[in-house]
Amino acid sequence: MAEKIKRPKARNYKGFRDTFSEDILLRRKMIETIREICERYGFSPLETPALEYVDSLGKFLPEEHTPEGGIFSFKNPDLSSGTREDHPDWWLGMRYDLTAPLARVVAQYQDLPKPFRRYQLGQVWRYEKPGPGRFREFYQFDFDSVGAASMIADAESCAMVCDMLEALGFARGDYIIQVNDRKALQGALECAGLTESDITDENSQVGVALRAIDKLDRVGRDGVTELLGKGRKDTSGDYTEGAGLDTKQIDIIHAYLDARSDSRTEVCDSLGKLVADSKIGCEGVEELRQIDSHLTDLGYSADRVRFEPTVVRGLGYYTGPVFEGIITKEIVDEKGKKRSFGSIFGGGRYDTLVQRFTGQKTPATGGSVGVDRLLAAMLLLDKKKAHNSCTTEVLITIMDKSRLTDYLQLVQKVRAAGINSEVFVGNGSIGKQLQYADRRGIPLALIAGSDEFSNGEYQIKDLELGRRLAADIEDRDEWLKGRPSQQSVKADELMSKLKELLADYRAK
RNA sequence: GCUGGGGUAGCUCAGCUGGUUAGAGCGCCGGAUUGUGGAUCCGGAGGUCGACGGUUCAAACCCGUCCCCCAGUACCA
Repeated sequence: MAEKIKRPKARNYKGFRDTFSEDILLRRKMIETIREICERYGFSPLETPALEYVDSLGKFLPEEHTPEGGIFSFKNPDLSSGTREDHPDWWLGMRYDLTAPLARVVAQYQDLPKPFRRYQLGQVWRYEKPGPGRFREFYQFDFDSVGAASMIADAESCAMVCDMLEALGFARGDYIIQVNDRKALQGALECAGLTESDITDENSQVGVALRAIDKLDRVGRDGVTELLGKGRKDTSGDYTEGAGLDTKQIDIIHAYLDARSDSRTEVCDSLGKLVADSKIGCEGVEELRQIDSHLTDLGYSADRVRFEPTVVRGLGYYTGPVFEGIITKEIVDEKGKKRSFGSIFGGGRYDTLVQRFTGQKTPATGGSVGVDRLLAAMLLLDKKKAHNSCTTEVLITIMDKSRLTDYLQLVQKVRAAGINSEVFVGNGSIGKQLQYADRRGIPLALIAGSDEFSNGEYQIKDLELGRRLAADIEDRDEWLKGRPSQQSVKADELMSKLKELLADYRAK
């Protein structure tokens, strides 16, 4: 009896995924599209490392032995014992967004021409609980203008994302960019008597209030009222502590949230009245007015970019305008269930992020496209158009092993003609080789044995055509002997014939 | 974190009030068919029944603890 062998179980770490050819090809196409548009708006590419000193990533240092706080972090292996754990170089962390590394770059290379406009595609990692559409490793496409005080940069962020989505095939009306302003929001809270200035402190009354507002679409208006007041017990029996505001205060906040309108000017006017007594609130409304004006000049009306007083965008580092892009078109998955994809774009102005490093206030604004979510949405929308996942176009089968020289010279000729081609590198009969081609989805197979070599010709098998013909053939002998979809070509016509068949295949 | 549901083959799952050697379908590998894909037929591999402890003559099944997964909820710079 054999010893039990401990075998590793093949599995993924929670929240991490494998991605196969079909999705990768689609993502590649999608990224190419948004990259082009981003460059058209004057952004240039930047790449930064996946690993950063943790103090570059945010203001939190991980807890001693349980590095958490949403970031994957590790002890710096270069530092040996004896180094204190509060040494700034002690912890390394995987980046959880692309904005913090950008702030680091701007602070580190201070001679960069400002405004510094860069885009960056990359994976980011978050140590948090995965859920539907939420992963621990995912792609972001981020673009920012650092050193840009003008609201033109904010308006253009929104405009550019509209262009991207439309270039990807989303029709106008299938998506919407929603804009709010944190200063205006803060002004409303101020008018309601909440004056704490540190809106990033999650335990502050302001923090609780902002979180309550952020939940509007999930818990509804009454839910927000409860969360702003004493607290709320949800259907699962879970209790969430409220902000402890009184009715009058809550009414003021609701008045802000209710200032919705299809007209951006109307929203600005309503908000302007509501926050008239707050200096910061007025600043926020003024920012919105400027964005409205710039958007109008650029040609983007409220059917694409609307002002939405309910948008909060986390507690984050945002200091002014905030934006959020969502897919509004109803998407039904393969089970016929309605799916929503959360926001596929988010961003805003963060005037203090670079300041963390340099002490210099540096205005900056930008946003991130959630590549994976967008891809998931497109996959469901575009199900039928999902293209072939195979990049090989021709399989050279090996029939006669004594003629390897011929096969290898042949495959190089096919490749030189610009056709993706491989020889069969496994073991097995010609039947196995064709089965491989069939299962991989390779459209064409080249067959040549001693007969063909002595006649100077090749058999081209059109596997795609064969697949369709096979549907009507029951009898195996007929299927084999008939050799449907197969033709013999002279050597000098081979390349042109292959190209012709592939052109037909691609056009289909 | 909290509430509820669940972990049996690569996948989807069956397995009675505890009973002898734990099953099916799909997938995988091989053969029928080493000069031809699909369908069909035949054969094969693959399981510490989530982990550990307990009850029992006997545990996939009952009890306890933990781990993980799913749904909701909270958090998410």
